[in-house]
Amino acid sequence: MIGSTHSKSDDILDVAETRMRGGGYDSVSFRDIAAEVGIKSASVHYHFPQKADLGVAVVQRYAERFLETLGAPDDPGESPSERLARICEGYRAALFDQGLLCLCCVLGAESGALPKPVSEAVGDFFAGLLDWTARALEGEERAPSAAEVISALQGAMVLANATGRPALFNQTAEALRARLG
Amino acid sequence: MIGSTHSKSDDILDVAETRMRGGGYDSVSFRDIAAEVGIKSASVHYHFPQKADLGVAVVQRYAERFLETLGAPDDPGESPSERLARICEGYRAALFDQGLLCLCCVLGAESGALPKPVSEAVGDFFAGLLDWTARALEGEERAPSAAEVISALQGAMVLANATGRPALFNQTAEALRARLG
DNA sequence: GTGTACTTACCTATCGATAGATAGATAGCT
DNA sequence: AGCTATCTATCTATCGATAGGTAAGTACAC
Repeated sequence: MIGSTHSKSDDILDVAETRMRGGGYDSVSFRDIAAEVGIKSASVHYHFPQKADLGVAVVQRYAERFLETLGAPDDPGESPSERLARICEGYRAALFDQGLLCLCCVLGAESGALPKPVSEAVGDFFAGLLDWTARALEGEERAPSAAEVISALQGAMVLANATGRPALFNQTAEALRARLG
Repeated sequence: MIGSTHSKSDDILDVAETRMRGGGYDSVSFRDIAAEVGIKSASVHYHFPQKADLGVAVVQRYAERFLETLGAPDDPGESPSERLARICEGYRAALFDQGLLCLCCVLGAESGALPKPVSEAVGDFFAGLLDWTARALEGEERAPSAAEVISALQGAMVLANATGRPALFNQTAEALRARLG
């Protein structure tokens, strides 16, 4: 299948990402991934020799896709408020529709136990996201800082997840948007 | 040693809490705890038969101590601003002095992979903390909601931890305090 | 066009390490 | 004697990882 968008390698990353977002790095095993994909664990090692390789690949793909869906932070056809709305909506949809947190929020919380290459990739994600957010809100007077925005959203996901009350995410997200006017 | 504040059981909880806050539930093992305390893993099982028992005990002790240090949310001798400052300072001190996140933030992020009694204890912690915060800010006009406050602080810890920039926590904490005037 | 060399993508089988957990013995205290 | 706290020793299950093999596809010389 030339040009196929569907490879076993992608399947592995899909399953690994979903599982990591649901329970963290250690809750993912080669065997479980293999069983769900329909191959053997040795075949997962073929694509990703070490678990850290898999972890880095999952984080990097997540980061790329995420920033891609956010679009350009300086698109003149869009207001800071609209850009903030889009980042909120991205997180909200995942949380409500699939019950999944931000991958890097989950991994960031257990950062101390991760292989260094993985935790570095997580750090890079946040650096990129902070940068995007700062640009997206540039020029706004009463706007919260990028760190405030990202902190609020990440924390709201944890809170909603831990209490089983997804509405708590909305509460924080809408307060954020209200502050931008 | 009657009345001693120092028992092996406490030692076990101390070590388990520190490790869980550094790397999550799965990063803690009976063997590692035992080695650090100076006993055998079977002895840890004597005090906490199952790992979930240990997890619940760690979370409950953490929750009790935490709410204790926060004090009464309706102490008339204190302003909402002062109460907010104290909750910020509690988290800041742990993060800066020991590099440790809030236990329930770490566990809340991987909530989906925890034994149910443990994730329920984590949920109870946040319910109690939300309640304390709502009471602490009661009557304030321009004050952020309890969910906003807790979200911001939890998220700021994750962000600071993942990026290795503890200053990012302060940035969010001080913005929070500024909003209370 | 076909033999040879190489690559890709899996497989079976197994390794050593470590996880949580348990049974039964021991030592000291009341 | 009985209780508490710890030990030694061991179990089963699972982990990440590796070795070695197989079948199918690709590339190229002749």
